[in-house]
Amino acid sequence: MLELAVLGLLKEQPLHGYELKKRLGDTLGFLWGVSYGSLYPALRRLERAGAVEVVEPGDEAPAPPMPATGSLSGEAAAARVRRLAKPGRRNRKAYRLTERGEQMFLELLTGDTAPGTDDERAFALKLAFCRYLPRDARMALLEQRRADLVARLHRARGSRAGQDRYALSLLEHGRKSTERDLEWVDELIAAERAAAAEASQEGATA
Amino acid sequence: MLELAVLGLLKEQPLHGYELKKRLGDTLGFLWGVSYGSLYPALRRLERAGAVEVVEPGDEAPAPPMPATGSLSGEAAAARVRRLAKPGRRNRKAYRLTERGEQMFLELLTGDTAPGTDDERAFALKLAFCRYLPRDARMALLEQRRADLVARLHRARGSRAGQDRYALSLLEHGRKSTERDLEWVDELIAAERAAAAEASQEGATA
DNA sequence: GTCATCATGTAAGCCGTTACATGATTGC
DNA sequence: GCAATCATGTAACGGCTTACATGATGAC
Repeated sequence: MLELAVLGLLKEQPLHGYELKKRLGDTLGFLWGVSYGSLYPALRRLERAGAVEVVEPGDEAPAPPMPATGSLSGEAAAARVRRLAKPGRRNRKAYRLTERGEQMFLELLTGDTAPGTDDERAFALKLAFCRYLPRDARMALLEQRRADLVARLHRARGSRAGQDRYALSLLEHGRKSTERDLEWVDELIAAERAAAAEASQEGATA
Repeated sequence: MLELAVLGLLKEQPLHGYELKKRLGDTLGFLWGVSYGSLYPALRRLERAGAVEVVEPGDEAPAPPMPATGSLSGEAAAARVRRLAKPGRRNRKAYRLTERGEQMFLELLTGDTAPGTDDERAFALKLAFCRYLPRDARMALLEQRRADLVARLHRARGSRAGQDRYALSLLEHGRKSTERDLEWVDELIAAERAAAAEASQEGATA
């Protein structure tokens, strides 16, 4: 999961470890706080795997394949690049996603969540990056989540957890939460379908 | 956390590992699925720590200090004891909570959640067992949870996570969830206060 | 020159997992 | 006797944490 998060952040722009950690606790903070003790080893793993590569200072601007898509609101991006490119910080190692990393990112985003991982977080993380997915993969992600929630709801119906006030309240609240999650996912699915319909409409018209 | 769950279940009645695992995935399943690979070692740790002890088959009925409080609905309890006491299963080792274990249970229930543990689950687990807590400790638990949720809400306000549809929706849903958790905790707190008031009323009347 | 911050990393450990190994009991 | 289930455990590993070690830069 850490690797997915890292690759996702690097997809937007090259970053070095320290900055990466800040974002992980900042932008993605509601999902995650990572420590250096896991971040740096993860970066090295990714580097060994050929998913990321160190980018020399000053080497980062001319982004090889992409012709400056002007994605992130120009103002902030400019400031960031200035900051990132600032010379002197000799020891910094900024990492950039490679072709192989791109591929790995998509696999992690699409593939099954590793066992033992928290479903909630895994889904949240995937959703946070699912804009990079083709429409059908995105739909699959949402449908899978829907199925998981339905299954959980089923299980919740069959479980009687002690009969004391607190346990009952807990169970009830959990059930309601799951139902609301389900409604939310259904909204996302509906929006997705609507967008798909619109897109195909346009395609037909053009 | 596993230890808390185990001690909590053993507080109700002696159980052996296999049965314990079933309950952990059954009664408490909405929180937790444990594997033998962590359950048995945990039991041994608890045994070494003097928190639990093996109870000989047939030894479990005459529960030393408690004079049969008739707590859990008699019918089911009777069936359970019959099943548990059934002879022949030579290798089974049922564990019973010791005095020391009782103490440890309360410490785990009252003390801070170990760092690195999922807050949600930790709270849910504690709530599931908080009937064993004195009223003020229970209130402290709820208030602590409330403070955590408020803090999280604060953090959520300050975080701008990319501006794409999915990330925004995720953030918004998370915020709403937290708000509802907060409402729920507030209800629990209100109920607790009401119960406390009622109790002190009775005390004054008597 | 020194202190806060930026920045990278290692070591030990915790807590859990899956996969495997083993054996008793029960029902047929 | 054989299979299903009950029951206990071990081994190897994974991923993340805290605590520690190190050093450069910039502000004052």
